[in-house]
Amino acid sequence: MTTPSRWQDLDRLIHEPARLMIVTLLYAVEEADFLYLLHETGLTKGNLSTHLSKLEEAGYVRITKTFRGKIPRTLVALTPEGRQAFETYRQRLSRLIHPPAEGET
Amino acid sequence: MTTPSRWQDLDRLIHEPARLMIVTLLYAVEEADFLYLLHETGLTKGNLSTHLSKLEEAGYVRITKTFRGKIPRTLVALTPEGRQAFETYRQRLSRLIHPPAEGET
DNA sequence: ACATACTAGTTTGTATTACAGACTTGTTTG
DNA sequence: CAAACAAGTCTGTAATACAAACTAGTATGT
Repeated sequence: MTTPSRWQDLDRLIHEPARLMIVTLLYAVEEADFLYLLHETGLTKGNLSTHLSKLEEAGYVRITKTFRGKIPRTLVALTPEGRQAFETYRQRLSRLIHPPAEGET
Repeated sequence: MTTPSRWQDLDRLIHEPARLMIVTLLYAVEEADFLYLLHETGLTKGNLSTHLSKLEEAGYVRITKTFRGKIPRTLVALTPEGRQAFETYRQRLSRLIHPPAEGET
C-alpha cells in the first residue's frame, strides 16, 4: 500500500489549533457569542472572524446575528455536521496517538 | 486572564500531520529506516527528508547514517526529548479534546 | 454637538511553510 | 556504458495564519 489507509487525513479545518479551540469551546457550551469566543481564545477580532467564516463555509457552525437593543450580537453554534466532524476528528486522533497495538497489518 | 492558560500551545512541530505520522511511527517502533518511513507515510522523499531535518533540529529525533555494504542506510530514532515532547503533546491534546468537565476553575 | 469607545466585522499585507518535483552523488547491476 | 536505486538538497509555488488597519453603526460622556 503506497497510501496507507490508516493515515486517514485529519480534518485540517479542525486540526488548526485556533479553530480547534473554537470548536472545542462550542462543543462544550453549545452556543457562544462573538465576545465570549474572543476572550476565551485570545485571538484578535479579525482572526476570529476569519476562522468563524471558514467554519461556517464548511457548514460546521451556524452564525446568527441578533441585536441586543440596537447593538449587534453574533451568536455561534456548532451544527450537527460540525459536531459530527469534531467527533470524527477526535476519534481519528485518538486512534493515531493511542496506537491499539504494534505489529498489525 | 486575557490569555487563558488552558490553551497551552500545542507543539506545532508535532502537530503537523505529516510529522505526527512520523513521530507516532517512531514512538511505536523505536527505530526505522528512511525507506520504511517513506513507504509507511506515503510522503515524497524530499518532503520526508525535510520533516526529518526539522525534527532533528528540534532534537526530537536522532538520524544515524550507516551503510549496508556500500549502500547508505539512514536510521531514525526518537530521542528521549522527542519521546517526552510527544507525550506532552498527547497529554495536552487529550485534555483539549476530552474536556474533563464543565464549570472549570 | 463632538469625541470617544464599543460591537462586529472586512480588507490588506506579511511571513511562514508544506509539498512536489527536479537535480545531485555515489553505488550496484545489466 | 546505461539504468536504477538510496538518500538526499534545492527551488518554486500555493496555501494560509495572523496582526493591524480600516469601516459602519450605536451609545456615552462632557
